[in-house]
Amino acid sequence: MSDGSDNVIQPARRRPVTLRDVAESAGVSVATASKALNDQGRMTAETRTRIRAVALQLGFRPNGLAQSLLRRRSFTVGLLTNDTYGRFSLPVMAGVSEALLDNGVSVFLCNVEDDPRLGQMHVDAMLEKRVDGIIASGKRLDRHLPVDLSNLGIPVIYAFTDPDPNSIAFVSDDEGGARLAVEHFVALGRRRIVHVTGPETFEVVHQRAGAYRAVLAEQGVAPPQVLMGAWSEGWGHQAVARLFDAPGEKPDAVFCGNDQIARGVVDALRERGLRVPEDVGVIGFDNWEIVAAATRPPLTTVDMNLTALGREAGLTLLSLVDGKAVEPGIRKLPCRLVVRQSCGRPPGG
Amino acid sequence: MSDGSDNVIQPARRRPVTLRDVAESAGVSVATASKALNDQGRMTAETRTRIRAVALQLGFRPNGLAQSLLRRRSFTVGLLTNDTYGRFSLPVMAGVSEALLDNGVSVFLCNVEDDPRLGQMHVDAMLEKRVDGIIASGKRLDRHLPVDLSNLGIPVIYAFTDPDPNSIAFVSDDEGGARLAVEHFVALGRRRIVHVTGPETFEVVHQRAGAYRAVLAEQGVAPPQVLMGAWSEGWGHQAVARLFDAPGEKPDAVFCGNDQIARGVVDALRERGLRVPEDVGVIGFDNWEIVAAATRPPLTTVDMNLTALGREAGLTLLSLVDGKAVEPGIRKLPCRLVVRQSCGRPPGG
DNA sequence: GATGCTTGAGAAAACCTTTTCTCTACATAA
DNA sequence: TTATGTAGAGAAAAGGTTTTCTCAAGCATC
Repeated sequence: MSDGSDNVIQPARRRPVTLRDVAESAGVSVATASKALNDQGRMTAETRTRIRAVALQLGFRPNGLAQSLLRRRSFTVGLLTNDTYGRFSLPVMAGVSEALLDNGVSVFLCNVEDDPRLGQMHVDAMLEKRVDGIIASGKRLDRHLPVDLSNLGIPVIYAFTDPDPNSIAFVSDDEGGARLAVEHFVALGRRRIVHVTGPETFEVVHQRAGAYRAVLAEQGVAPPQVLMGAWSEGWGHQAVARLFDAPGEKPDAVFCGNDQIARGVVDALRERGLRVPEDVGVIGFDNWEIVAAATRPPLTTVDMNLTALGREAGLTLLSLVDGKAVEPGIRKLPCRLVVRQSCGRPPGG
Repeated sequence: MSDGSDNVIQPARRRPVTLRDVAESAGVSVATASKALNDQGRMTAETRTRIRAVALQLGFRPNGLAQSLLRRRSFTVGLLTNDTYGRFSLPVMAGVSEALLDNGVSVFLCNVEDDPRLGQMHVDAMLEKRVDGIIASGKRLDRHLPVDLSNLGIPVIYAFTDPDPNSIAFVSDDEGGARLAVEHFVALGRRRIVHVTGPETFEVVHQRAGAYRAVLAEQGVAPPQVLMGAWSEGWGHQAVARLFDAPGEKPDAVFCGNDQIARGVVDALRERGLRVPEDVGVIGFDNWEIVAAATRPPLTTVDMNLTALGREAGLTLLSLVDGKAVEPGIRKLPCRLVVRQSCGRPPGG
């Protein structure tokens, strides 16, 4: 009360109870104790339950470090990413975590920004901690992480980032996603569909634009019109100005490269007195809820299913860790169209 | 070439090179090898450099599991959160990670949603893996994580979540943040300042409103007006309608409870032909870049410095792990006003 | 020449668990 | 009685590292 030391938190580090403690307390050897707790070996049922009871009462928790050392398996994986804001990485992480938690595997999250030094530090730390494998993730499918993950001696899976040649990778099927959007417009009877998207330096911009053109050609509707710009609301605004100030027929549908552009497009249309979806339909990309749901009207948009992608990546990594062989290659996982209110209903609906 | 097995990735798991390998290859004992690599013990400089060279050449990397087992320290911490989208947690995580990486500590990210079962699973996994400590984080200062972290036997720090009594916690100083905003308005010569904020069920709503009222009283400007609603753009719109449709004097400044509300307010004002910042100044809260920077004009907003908060939490946890004593209590860390263009310049500036 | 100090290096214990092997006691079969 | 078998349990090794202790050799001092 009076020495003044009551008021500090001493890092309560009572010595964890070990198997030996359990064994001694139960009057058996550690070997027997271990076997009792792991349902191994032979002993009377009485011995087993007695040891179990003692362990429970003492609050015994096996030391994972010792187990890992012996099993040569740490039940730990690393998730490397350069997606600081987690917009793409967090859904992937959620999927990975979900797939692994049931197997008792924990995930180190390592943000390497775009800094090779940071990347190396994280990789070194993970290797020293003997992670069972690494999942490389990111924010662009055409930019490689600032680290070399080949020849690490442990399994590596690429998820939503630029993979090494001959590795195992999961990416979104951007062409498929774009098809979904454009075909949805066509099914709704829209005919003058334009595509407003991001910078031409992005690979996905060309993939999606290609699919967009292909669908228009297949369906025999109006010639394609692709406007490349930035991934921003501002660009959505500008694009609308350019499209609707031009002479001639106006678009009745805008397929946007991401939800922010779509948001800008919707706002700009409203400012011009055009109704969404009645006059113009709009579809976004990414299904970034916070943007898509806040737009008026809420955006119909393409979801890349990143959580499912993360789950696949996690499960595949587990297979590799378990020694199963997996064919290398890039797996494209399908997107999904989330229908909200920015497109209107099909004519017949 | 012909057995078809070339085309699968065998999980290349070559046996890692151990200290014993190094020792044998250098013709010394493991003890000597260990000491050579750790700059311990006595030996000729020649022996030391020779062993080092061998280790380097063999690509030796000490097994962290073995080290941890011996040192009773895993150089690993867990970050628990229920902030699925990472809006608050990711900045905290970034700070934590930044503070710890230099010390060779890696971070398990564990999203427990609001599910006690999930929380328990993650905590169990972390305890088995012998994390050195846990940082509990979240998305609300007045909601507790769905797990009991008292009496875990390892240090726990709370960062931006509701702390246990008598624990160590770091939270944002919401009163201070609100003062910053309101005083900024006052300094700019605004006199009819209203506060549009979130649901009254949030503790921070009352803290910020209290500070708002206090500043108005201190400065002797117009009576306070607080509108509580939702944390959404939509509510920002509605609030503007309510404020500017009412008879009497109109506000010349709106202090918003978050950036989304502010975004809604700014958009609604523009739709009414009111200019921001000339006619009405707007300040947001959170400095959620993606919203604040995309608003036209870009939002002046209160930043809670969550990365710094995470850094403090990380460093404090390290102190505890190192056995230093730390006083329990809640530390409020200052916010910071990020000035963009939604308030105009001070009259004299 | 005996004693003590220093230098360089190795042996062994410790960390905690799992697993294989060994051993004792007892029961059954020959 | 001897051989065989089995149930129950413990001893010990292994996993990879760090650290303390021990030891031998070389050298200086008295």
